[in-house]
Amino acid sequence: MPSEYNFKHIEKKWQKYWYNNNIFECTEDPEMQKFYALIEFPYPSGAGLHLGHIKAFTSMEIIARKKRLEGYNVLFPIGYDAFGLPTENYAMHVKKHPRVVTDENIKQFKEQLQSVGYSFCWNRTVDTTDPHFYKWTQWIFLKLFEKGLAYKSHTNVNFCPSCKVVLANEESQDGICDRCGSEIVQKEKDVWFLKIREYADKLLDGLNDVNFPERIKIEQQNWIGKSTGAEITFKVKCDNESYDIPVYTTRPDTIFGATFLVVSPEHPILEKFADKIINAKEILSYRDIAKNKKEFDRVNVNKDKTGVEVKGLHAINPATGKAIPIFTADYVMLGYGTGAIMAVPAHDQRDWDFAKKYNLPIIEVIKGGDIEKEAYAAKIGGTMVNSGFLDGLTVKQAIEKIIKFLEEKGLGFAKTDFKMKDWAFNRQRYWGEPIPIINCPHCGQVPVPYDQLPLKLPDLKNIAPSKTAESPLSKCKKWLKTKCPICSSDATRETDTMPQWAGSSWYFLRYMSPFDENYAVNPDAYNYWGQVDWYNGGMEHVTRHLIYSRFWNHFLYDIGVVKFREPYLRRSAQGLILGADGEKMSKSRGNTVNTLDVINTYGADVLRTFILFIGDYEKPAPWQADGIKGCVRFLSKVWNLVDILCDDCNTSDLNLDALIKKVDEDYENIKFNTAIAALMSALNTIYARGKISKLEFKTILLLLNPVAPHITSELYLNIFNEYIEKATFPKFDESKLLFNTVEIPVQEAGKLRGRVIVPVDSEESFVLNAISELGLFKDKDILKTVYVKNRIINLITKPKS
RNA sequence: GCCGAAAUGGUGGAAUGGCAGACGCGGCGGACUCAAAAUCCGCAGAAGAUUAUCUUCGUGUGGGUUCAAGUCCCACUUUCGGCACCA
Repeated sequence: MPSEYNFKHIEKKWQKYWYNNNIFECTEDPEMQKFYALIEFPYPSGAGLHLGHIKAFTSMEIIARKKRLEGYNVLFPIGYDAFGLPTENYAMHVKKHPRVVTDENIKQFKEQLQSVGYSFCWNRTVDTTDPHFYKWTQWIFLKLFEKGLAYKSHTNVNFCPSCKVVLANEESQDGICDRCGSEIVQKEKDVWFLKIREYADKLLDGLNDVNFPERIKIEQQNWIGKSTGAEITFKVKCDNESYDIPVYTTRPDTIFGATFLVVSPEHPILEKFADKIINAKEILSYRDIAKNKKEFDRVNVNKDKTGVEVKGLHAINPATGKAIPIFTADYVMLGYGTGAIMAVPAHDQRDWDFAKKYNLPIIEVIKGGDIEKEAYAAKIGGTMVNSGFLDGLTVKQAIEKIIKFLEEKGLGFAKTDFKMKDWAFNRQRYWGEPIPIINCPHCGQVPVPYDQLPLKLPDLKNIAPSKTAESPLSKCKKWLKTKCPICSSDATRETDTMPQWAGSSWYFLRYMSPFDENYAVNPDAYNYWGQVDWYNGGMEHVTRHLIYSRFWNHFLYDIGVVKFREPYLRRSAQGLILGADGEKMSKSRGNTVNTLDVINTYGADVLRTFILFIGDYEKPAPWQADGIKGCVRFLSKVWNLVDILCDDCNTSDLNLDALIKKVDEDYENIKFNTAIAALMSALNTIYARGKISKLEFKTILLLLNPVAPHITSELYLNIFNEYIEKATFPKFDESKLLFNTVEIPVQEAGKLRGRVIVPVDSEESFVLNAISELGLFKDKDILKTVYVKNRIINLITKPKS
């Protein structure tokens, strides 16, 4: 009689064995096939592990353990993405240094992760705040700078006028300061950008080469937002001066309907002709109002269009040669296209609204709509009218012809544009990687020499954000003041730090050679591990981390650091774990579940099993605490299988090959819930018959091992006298997947009427014979039969005449 | 507004176009127990009938394709996620 399953004792025992003996550490071994399984490394906040981490990590944990049993050399690393706001704010709150807080949090994370029994390669752990790590983050930045992909430019930062502090976007949701609730204003500042737009096409193309879920590809495509159109020059004549306003449009065919221009309130033409514009004062005050509008209002689609005519200036429509008025309006954004549009009110609803409000002409140039009622946004397909030499053409033909026309006149050209903006690569905060640039009064922006990396963060006592919109680093004069590496003049360091997303943009490469002092990633190690085979993470990172890290990898490919353009071969994304009420877990809702409580009450194996069993891995699922009992019962049934183990019993009611196939394929297809269900079913069969063979036991332990490694390791060692990690994941025999007989449902016009049991692969006549023996359809004539071998038979009948 | 995902018993969820509700939870009945917990056995979508059985209905709504539709097509409704005056 075995003892009751004491998970506390057994789980601790195995964790000790795994971690003290480095069971999961791996080294490059050319004899073995590699497999690189990656999870998004956690941000080590003081709150510790939550269920979201567990769900995210457990999937790759299953894959990693399974691949090891299948004989792969598995890299399944862990690290910490530790720079960032929460740590910094918490550190200030408790009056400790962020370094200290980070170290404490990492220690806690490690303990908690190990209490779940994860098979990470612990001795490759990376920490983005470690100078040995961020040395290479800075190195990559300098490479980007060298290639002209990092530049400093004017932009707005979120500034809280009450706290007098620059806020990160996540601290200023909806234009409200997180800390004091005041309205954020935009403050102009020179900050760093990375030219991710230059990689937009490559990032789009690369999606063809990777196995990502379609929803992720589509989201990235939408984020990049490629559009094709034309840039067209509208000449502005004012006295004797001539000035070009380029506009971007996706519909150059509608140019004959362009009855006015609209420029954004920040457009340079307004400054340039300030003295020529009759109502310059009105224009400037409109600009100031627009500038101070909360982003939220400016972006609100439903609000009334406002704008001001720029009096004294006119633009020439290059197709018609006619002068048209110029307006400024805040529905035109400086940051997209050229910051100016040609307004075609007949065929664009926003322009139509604006034209109606300001009583501007609306000229129909594509037939088909009723432009008195609303704009007719004809897709490719209409016929051109009122369009001079374009009349009668299709939209497609018109686009070609007008672009040719404009090119010949030097007034336009075909152009693609992207919604994605360049990556604002800066924060005015302490706890981040210092940007390794020196500002020299003579030489300008000079990179810190490579041999002086890492440029370490100075040890500041006061890390509070500055009230002057400068980084706290600017207060550290000793650090700030330096010599120019080129001309040795007195110079100052760049004081902005890198954003949250810097370290995570390349950490997966560092895992391959975490301690290499000479390379970001050691070439030999890279040649072995190459691409990440499978990367699991959250949907919330699709348009941030996932796109940033693809960008950096593309760049590192272009400069020869890595051999593959795309970093990740396969990506999956877990669905959220929701509270029992079906809402997002949050402290304010009071529907959170403490991970450690679950482990203490039920054990890590139960937690792991339940979080996978709860529903489709990729869909959101509510945590229903009652449901966990099912997994407790399941594992205790596994434990008690020993009681009914028989040496040489012959069992035929459980098809082991089918079970192996089911579980194997379900794991690979991220259908963990049905894999576990299949194992539960197998146990039901076994307990109903009351005995289990050794082969069945062995198979079930191995199949279950990735999900519940503690209990299966213990049982395997006890019964088979061998460590389970030395065993091999079971394989199935394709030829043994079916039993000798099969039950065929008998339908009449699609409705179930009965069942017959026939030998596998029976012919139709045999099945029909079996049906007539049953006595079904005695009083009916069978008009037609549809028979699918081993599956179903459907009969079309009519009453006997 | 645009893009994406989803809607199945009391409940979480299963179902390569082929027996809807696998596997769980909860529920009900029984066994064990002085009793309870735990455990084990059994029942269980809804309605109806001539009730050992059988029939009809049933996967958000309305149509369609098919021998056969939760699954495919068309049109909607609702919920969730993302983007959003993107020219």
